[in-house]
Amino acid sequence: MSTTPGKNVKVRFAPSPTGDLHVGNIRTALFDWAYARHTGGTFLFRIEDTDTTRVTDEYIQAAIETLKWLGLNWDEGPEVGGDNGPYLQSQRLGIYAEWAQKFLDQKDAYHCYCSAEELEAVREAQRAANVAPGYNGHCRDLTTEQITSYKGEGRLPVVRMRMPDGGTTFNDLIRGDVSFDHKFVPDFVLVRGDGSPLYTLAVAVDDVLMKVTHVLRGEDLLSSTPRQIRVYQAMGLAIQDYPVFAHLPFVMGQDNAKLSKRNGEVSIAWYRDKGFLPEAICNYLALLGWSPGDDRENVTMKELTELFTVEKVHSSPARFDMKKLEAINGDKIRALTIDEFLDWSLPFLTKAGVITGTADEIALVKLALPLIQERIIMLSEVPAMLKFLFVKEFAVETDSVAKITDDASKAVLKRSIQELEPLTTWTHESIEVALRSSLIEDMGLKPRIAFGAVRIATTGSTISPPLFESMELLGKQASLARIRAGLEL
RNA sequence: GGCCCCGUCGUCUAGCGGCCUAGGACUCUGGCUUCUCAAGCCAGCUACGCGGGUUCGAAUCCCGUCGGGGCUACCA
Repeated sequence: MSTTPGKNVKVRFAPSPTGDLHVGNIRTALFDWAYARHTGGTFLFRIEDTDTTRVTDEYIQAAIETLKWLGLNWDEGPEVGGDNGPYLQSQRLGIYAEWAQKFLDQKDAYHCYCSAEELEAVREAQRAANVAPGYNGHCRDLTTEQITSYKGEGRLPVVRMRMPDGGTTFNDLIRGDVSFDHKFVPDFVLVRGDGSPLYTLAVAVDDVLMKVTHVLRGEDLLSSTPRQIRVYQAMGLAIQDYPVFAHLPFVMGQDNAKLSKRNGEVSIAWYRDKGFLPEAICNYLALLGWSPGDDRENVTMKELTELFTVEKVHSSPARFDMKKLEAINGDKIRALTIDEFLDWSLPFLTKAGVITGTADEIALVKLALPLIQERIIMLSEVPAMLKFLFVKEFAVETDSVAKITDDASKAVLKRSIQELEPLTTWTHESIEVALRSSLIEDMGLKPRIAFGAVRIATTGSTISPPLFESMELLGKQASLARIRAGLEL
């Protein structure tokens, strides 16, 4: 086994849905899920929606759908429930308020009446004096008179955690021992002036109450860990019961900056629309910051759960590479059975208006799919590839028209009609034999020239699935009609 | 600025002191195959940020340096 201190491993994925889940979030979710499954533990999904100004119901719902689509099923969380719910922090406000009050009673926390402007002024001065910016402890030990005075001014206090002198050291599963001197970890806010909890309070309280044992999350949260640990202390949690931390490296965009629309798409919804398979996305993402340890790259979800260990996770950031994702997606598409490929393709075909979804259409699609399976890297390419089989108003692509209007092409098309007309069996073999013996052998043409003309006439494009198979599926009547029409161009 | 994290081909990575004249994958280039496009196969290009140590021996350990990133909120 891997670094599994005890049994009952519980890993949580706790995004704050302030937008669509992006590649980085998903990589974290994937590792959380894989670790839980690898250890035979529990995968908990929690929504951190304490910032009501940024989180929306739509984003929450989208996050749930995205995880489901990717196949990252959870054991506790929204929709499935569990013994430690509710799993939306907005529904746990009372719990946080109770703990905040407890911290206040224990003197671990205190009310701070400083206004935003005053705090900003302090920070400004600190920056100017070139010292570590942070809360200066102004309200740590207010007198009763001062408090009365502030209240009289109508100030709404925040609840601030008192950071004791000293430091915090914890063992990060990926980075080893990490230490922070409390001189650089100022007293932090737990509860806003309006009484609502902040991430720092909610995340720690929930991880403890929900019995989370392993926190695998983004590297951006690394420096907030001492604050989280401080809350554990205030909650009276024994050191050996603290969750184990592992901070995952970032996933960055092409230009070494954070992933954004400018350098690679971030929204998983975009990849879904583009026709990337969940398995391809997960396989690729698994390789970003982790590797099985050998040259192996193609892993199924099941294999990932078997192979995944935290010690194999990197500590350095990884760049997102669309080309590699595409290559993997192509591999995964080629590995699909025809029925699976059909299921994935149908929505794209109907959405593009290529088919309406009748049984006949679907039957034809199923016959055509094998022809294009190794020719696409994304499902969104399927409609354009198969369109020629279904269009009512067939027309040769404008760019290709000129390529079949010359005399040589006309001769090819004319001869093709002569040879194809009498065929009694219409199969790709019979078509090929007829065309090859006449156009290539008799007329002495180069295959790419001769078949190219027929290809343009029948499929409308210089690029198509294999010609003879395409013509077989198109049917004798339609094929001949198109070649005749090509003669008229 | 301060604190923290990070540093192997263009990119993702293997590598845990000798098996490394650094391996695999993607990309790119050339070739084979070929009815187009793909797929497949073969070949090639290109990397241990830099400088000091330690050691018989360092990509691997230590120090420094440079570079990148994160945090520094009544965001998460």
